[in-house]
Amino acid sequence: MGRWAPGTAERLQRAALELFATRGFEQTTATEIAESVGLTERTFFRHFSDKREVLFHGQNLLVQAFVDGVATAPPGGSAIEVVGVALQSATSTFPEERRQYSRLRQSVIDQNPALQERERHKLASLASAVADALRARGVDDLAATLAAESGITVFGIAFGLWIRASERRSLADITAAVLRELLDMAAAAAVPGAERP
Amino acid sequence: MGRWAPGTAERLQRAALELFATRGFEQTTATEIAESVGLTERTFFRHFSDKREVLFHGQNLLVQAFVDGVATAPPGGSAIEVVGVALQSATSTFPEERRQYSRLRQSVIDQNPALQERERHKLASLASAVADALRARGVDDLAATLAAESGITVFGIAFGLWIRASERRSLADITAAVLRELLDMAAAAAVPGAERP
DNA sequence: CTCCTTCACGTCAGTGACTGTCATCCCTAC
DNA sequence: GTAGGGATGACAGTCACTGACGTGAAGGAG
Repeated sequence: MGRWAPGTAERLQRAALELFATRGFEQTTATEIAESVGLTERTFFRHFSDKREVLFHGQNLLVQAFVDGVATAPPGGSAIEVVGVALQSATSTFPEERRQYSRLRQSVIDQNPALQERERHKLASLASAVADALRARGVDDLAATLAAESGITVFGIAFGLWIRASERRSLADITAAVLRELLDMAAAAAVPGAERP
Repeated sequence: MGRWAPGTAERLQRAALELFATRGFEQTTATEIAESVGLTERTFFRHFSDKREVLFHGQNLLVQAFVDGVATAPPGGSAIEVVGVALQSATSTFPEERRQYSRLRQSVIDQNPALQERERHKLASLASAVADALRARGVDDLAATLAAESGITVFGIAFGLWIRASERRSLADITAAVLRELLDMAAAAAVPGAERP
């Protein structure tokens, strides 16, 4: 521990979320966030590359969980099956305590297009990382991209459902259900296409 | 036609793309773009909500093509089949002349994260519009979201392939191939899951 | 104990994206 | 010819973000 109180980034994140939820994202300046925890604007931008990023810090843990899931999945499965395994291992580590926090955070994001843009970008990066991990397993390019992108789509939809007020199931359970729905849908649609030689 | 030369937005777009391709996106100011066609910065921002948007104007035509495709698809098909029809009708209107332009534009986007973010956001909006169109056909919520998101994923991947230097097939052909790959992959993966009652 | 490096922060000045407001001017309609 | 509207210019202002430089405490080396 140095001269300054530790956990600066975390304090800034908490303060930012609170201010965003109260006044709104655009009505809150970076200076206000920083000063609300006794720091300056310059320090805020030393911890976060831009104002939006303060809400998206720590997503690298999620990326790691997915990539690890892909890397440690049993050999022999198809790309989608591997993604299914990664999906389960990544989502089952999601603590229940995070659900309420995620709801507040999402309500802020849902009210600002710029934040939605960043959220989509983070999901896209996640998909890209998963695709890389699949390629490292020897999956071919197109299949890796398709499987990764589909897996992240499933994750995004499942996360949205998990956040709902009436929802009680775990994120992992919801994810499994959504993935199954996608596979069943696609399987049903793939059959008529088989008439082409 | 008023006092001023028509096609202001188009001239700004062309000038912006040229400057972005030459100096780079961040090294080009909105003032420079505007003055390169004899206008002021203020006028630039009257035509485009922000600097990035100058590269993404006109995507509403694509959205319309997809939505129309969904709306006019023959009745009775599953959500994914309807999306497949919309995919074909939307991509078959893509003129070959646009390919070269798209390459240049994409090379600019690929060099700037902020532009990639906007691109993803546009694709997400497109998926959202397609999902709405599916729901209007009576498709249930989850299936509509999944099918729309998958369809846009396919479109995005196919577009990326269409842009490649060595690629000769039409966008519609590539799209059909990518969709088939996704469906076959999913169908193969759905079978082992069928062991659950 | 003293020096010295390092780290986290403060201060300051600057650029550029974006906005609100008001004036201007041409074209059209009447 | 006059009134209105639509597109633009001019101008001032806010805020996100950056680079350069200074500062004080913690921790290690001697």
